[in-house]
Amino acid sequence: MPPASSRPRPTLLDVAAAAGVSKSLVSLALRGDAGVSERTRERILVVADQLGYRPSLTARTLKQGRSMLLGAVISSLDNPYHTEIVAAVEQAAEAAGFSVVLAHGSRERGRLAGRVQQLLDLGVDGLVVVSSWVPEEVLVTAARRAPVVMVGRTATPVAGIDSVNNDDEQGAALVVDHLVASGHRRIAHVTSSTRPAGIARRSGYEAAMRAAGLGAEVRVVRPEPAALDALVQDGTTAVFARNDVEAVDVLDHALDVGRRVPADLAVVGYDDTMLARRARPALTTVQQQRDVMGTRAVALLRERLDGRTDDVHEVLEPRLVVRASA
Amino acid sequence: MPPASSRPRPTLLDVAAAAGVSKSLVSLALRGDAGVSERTRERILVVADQLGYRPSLTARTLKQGRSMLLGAVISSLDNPYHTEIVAAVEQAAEAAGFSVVLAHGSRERGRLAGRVQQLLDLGVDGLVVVSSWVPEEVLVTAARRAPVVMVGRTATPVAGIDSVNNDDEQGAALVVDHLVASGHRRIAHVTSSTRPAGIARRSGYEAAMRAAGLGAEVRVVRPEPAALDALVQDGTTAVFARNDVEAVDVLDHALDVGRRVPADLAVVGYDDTMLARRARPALTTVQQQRDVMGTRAVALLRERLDGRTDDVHEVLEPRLVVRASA
DNA sequence: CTGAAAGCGCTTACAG
DNA sequence: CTGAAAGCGCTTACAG
Repeated sequence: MPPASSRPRPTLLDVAAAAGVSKSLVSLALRGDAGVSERTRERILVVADQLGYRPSLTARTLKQGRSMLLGAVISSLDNPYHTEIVAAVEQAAEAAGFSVVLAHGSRERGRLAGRVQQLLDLGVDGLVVVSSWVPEEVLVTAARRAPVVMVGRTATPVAGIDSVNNDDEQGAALVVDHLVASGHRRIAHVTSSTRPAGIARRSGYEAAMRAAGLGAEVRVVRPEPAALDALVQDGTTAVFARNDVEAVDVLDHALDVGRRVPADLAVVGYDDTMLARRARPALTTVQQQRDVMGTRAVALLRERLDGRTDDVHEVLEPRLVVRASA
Repeated sequence: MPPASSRPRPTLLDVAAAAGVSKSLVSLALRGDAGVSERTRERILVVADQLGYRPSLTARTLKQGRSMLLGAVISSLDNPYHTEIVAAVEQAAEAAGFSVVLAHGSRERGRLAGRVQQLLDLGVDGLVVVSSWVPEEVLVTAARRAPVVMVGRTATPVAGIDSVNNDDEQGAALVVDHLVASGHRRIAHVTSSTRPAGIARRSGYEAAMRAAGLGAEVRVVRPEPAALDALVQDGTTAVFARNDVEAVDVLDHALDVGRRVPADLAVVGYDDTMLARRARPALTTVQQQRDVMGTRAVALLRERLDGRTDDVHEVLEPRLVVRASA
């Protein structure tokens, strides 16, 4: 007996032969075409099932020119923010009848470009990019082959590519306003980011500080031990970190040097990932509407597939989630 | 002008026409067949490039019956142990000329079964399963369509399916022996797992304790606050947790109730994920040979594709990584 | 060294 | 309600 896995899979023709009909009829019956009698369909379904028939998506895709497959690209698998977005995209895609294949690039530009190419070669009908590391020219080239939507912001809008992201400036303002309302004045911003979202959060922080009359207190610091040490000792009472990961670093450092959070130092993050819930004390943070982002990303792709040609950039409102750290 | 993304992609026929040759020749030239003159190949490559030609993997797969695609299935995206294994598989696959598509099941049996089906329908040449949650009958059915390799153990070997995993019993023994050598006698095991690997680590712990003459000290506890409290207060001096995630929980709890680690309580994990390096104090843990696991998983799949029919189960030796926590 | 032809497994008008 | 035929974009013997 040959190895089980080399047994050739049954085709439409096998089912047709076993059911004593033509293969066109099998195809029609399987997809529930109205012009097939109930009894015939029934019989064909039973035969197909007995044979363990599964339609070849490869053949169908070749014929239809559509794969019903969406590609999702993320920088790396180890950032909960990105994987949580992808989960939302998958859910929305599934609801729309698409499957999602996932690719990541270990945060390397070259790898990411390669993965985009690979997904395109695989025949995806559209691409969701959840990474600011994909080079712009790669996005532009990709968009000539299939619609592309960016989740999260690029430095400047890329022609031909839709986007959906949250309003980082407003998110930063929510944080600053919350801290000010709690009586803080010496509020520092911790960031190591050169990415567009990081830059937006930083400028949102600065604008909100000025708006609160605290322009003189603006202080931006990198999440490094020496800088954090200085910060803890110079009278800073609150820290807004550019994301949950860096907020947790601040948290750990503060506790290490004997500061209490939030009594001595209030700490706020961004993204509302699982890190925020797991942190101790639990992290006050900014939540993006992940489900909506996923739904809108898929919807934008479908509109492109239906022929839309003008670019759409959607901006969603974030909201503050107050927990124990601030 | 039509939307960029709807511009039909060039085919072999377009390239042939533009180069003034037959499409067979283009196919041969593109894949570097020896029987095509250097000058002709050169010219064809240039034309293909100008047209932005990319071969259709869909058509190629349909014709060849092979996709050069491997599927990887993991329980969920939020477990660093699983995603780090997948990265190793991807690297090995790439080196062997395969691409990898990744699917996850949010730790739900039904979803996981669906993802396996989906990858198979996509036409993958083989499946790497990094999840003990995929129902056994799903694995068996899948193996009739394509070779399947389990990374990590199943409760009992599944006929027709290869596996590669580390020796959990030995890993547990390494931990116990290390703790005993450091003078510990009251060594508890923390676990919440009902999975095969968890069970193996637990029995490895028990066996090693008995072998060290500490059979009377065997103590197995769930990672829950009440149980951990009792443990911290009853003279236990060391804890071996079934994985890094639960070790970090123990760590946090011990520090919360004012115990010093490792002075008052030594803590050891398993898996050597990024959590272990990030923990404070950094976690002593057991490292599996992830790269080797990835390489062997891909190799086993290729052997099956080349016709091997008997089952192979590989067991790799883990090693202890001593850091600050024990 | 090069071309004409068949076929992978589907779907979809087109006839009947 | 059902069948014969063309074609999606490739690869691969087979001729020349």
